[in-house]
Amino acid sequence: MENTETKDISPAVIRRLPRYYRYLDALLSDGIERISSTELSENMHVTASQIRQDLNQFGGFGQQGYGYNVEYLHDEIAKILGLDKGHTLIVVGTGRLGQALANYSHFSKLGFKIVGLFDVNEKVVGQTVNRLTVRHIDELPAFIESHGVDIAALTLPLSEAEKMARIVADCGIKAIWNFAPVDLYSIEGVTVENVHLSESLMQLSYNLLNMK
Amino acid sequence: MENTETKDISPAVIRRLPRYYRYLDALLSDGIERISSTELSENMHVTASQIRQDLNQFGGFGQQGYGYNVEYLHDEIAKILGLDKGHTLIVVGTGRLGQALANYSHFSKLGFKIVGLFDVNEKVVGQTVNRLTVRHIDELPAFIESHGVDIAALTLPLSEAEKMARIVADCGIKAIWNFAPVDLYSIEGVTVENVHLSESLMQLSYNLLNMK
DNA sequence: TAGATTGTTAATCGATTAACAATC
DNA sequence: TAGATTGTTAATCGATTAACAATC
Repeated sequence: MENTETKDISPAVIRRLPRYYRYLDALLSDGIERISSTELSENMHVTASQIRQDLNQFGGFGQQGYGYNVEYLHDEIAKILGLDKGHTLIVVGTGRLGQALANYSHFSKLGFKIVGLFDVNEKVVGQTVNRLTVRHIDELPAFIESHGVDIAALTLPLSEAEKMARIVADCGIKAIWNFAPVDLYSIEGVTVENVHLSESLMQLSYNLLNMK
Repeated sequence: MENTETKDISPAVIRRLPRYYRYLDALLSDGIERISSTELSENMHVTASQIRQDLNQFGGFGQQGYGYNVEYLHDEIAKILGLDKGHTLIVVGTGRLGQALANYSHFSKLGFKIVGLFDVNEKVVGQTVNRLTVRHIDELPAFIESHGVDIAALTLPLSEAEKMARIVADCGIKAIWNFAPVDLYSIEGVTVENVHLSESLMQLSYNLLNMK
């Protein structure tokens, strides 16, 4: 019923939206009211043409002769990305990476709220991280039902990720943020976003080897 | 003087190499000796044509009528990515994310060795994480010189990342793995790879909102 | 009104896929 | 040899850039 304007947007454009949002957020913090595509392009190291082309996929956010109002554009992109929904998040796997996420204040500024931490390890269950008590994974179904959780971050070893993905999916989670080095296909009705740290590091290794 | 064959490779191909490597690594662990582009394409959810096209940018790794030898292809991609170099790594910022990296055993399997941890916080300096003692940032120049460090992972708050990037660059680091939500341009002669966790989360939020 | 800058079309460029000849 | 599957060219598709008319 909403986002009717958001159809047939190319994946390449969508991938760039979060980055636009980050730059606009910084401009807003600096108290900058308006910006032209040319100025923004110099900041972001992309072409002004691409910026105008990208933003126009979602409607005319700018004004000829003026440019873009930073706050307006910022808020519109937030809506497109769904940041205004105030998504709730649980972290499954409370190792150091899970704890890092639980402590990362940046996410709440983007409208994400971490509401629960889970683990299978009895030693970890009951501990407190950033004012949240780590719960046992068995409590997950009841918790998700009572709290209406949107997203599950899986910070688990490779060997457990696939199984746990299926469990949270069965509990009704619709989005998985996966940190294990595996691609989680074949989970019906769930959208998965992967953070493959080792692939990023390999990329860096390649670039290091092939520097000018 | 080396990698003379690796010229004019498209960025799109290079971005996919680490993923090929991950799948081949899994096949190798499963004791699979040979694989065809068609089988691999079914595993990876890409087209067989793309796999053949991609791999051929680096030379003919396969054999008609047979397919690809998993171990050979695995090792060749490792070389292309520079994983055979045994890169050394330091972690700057020993918060929970930095500690998570220091404990992540996966990296050593890919030929990366974490040789040092650094922090500015006197409370953290002197602590031990995964058998490494956290050093003060002032020791960085001497450490890099004596150990010949290749990569610096920056797990720092936004406010400190830019300054620290410049410091490690001045110490002779040639590659930065950046975890702060900022793009580090303008550091001459250094290659930067960003892990923008919040952009990944925003992407997930978009996908959640626009699911079929 | 004149100047600036967007919105948008058209042109270019790059990346993916299809097809098949080469060859193991 | 026959069958399988690569390597590689050509065709298609998608994404980026250039250009400029529309308009604030």
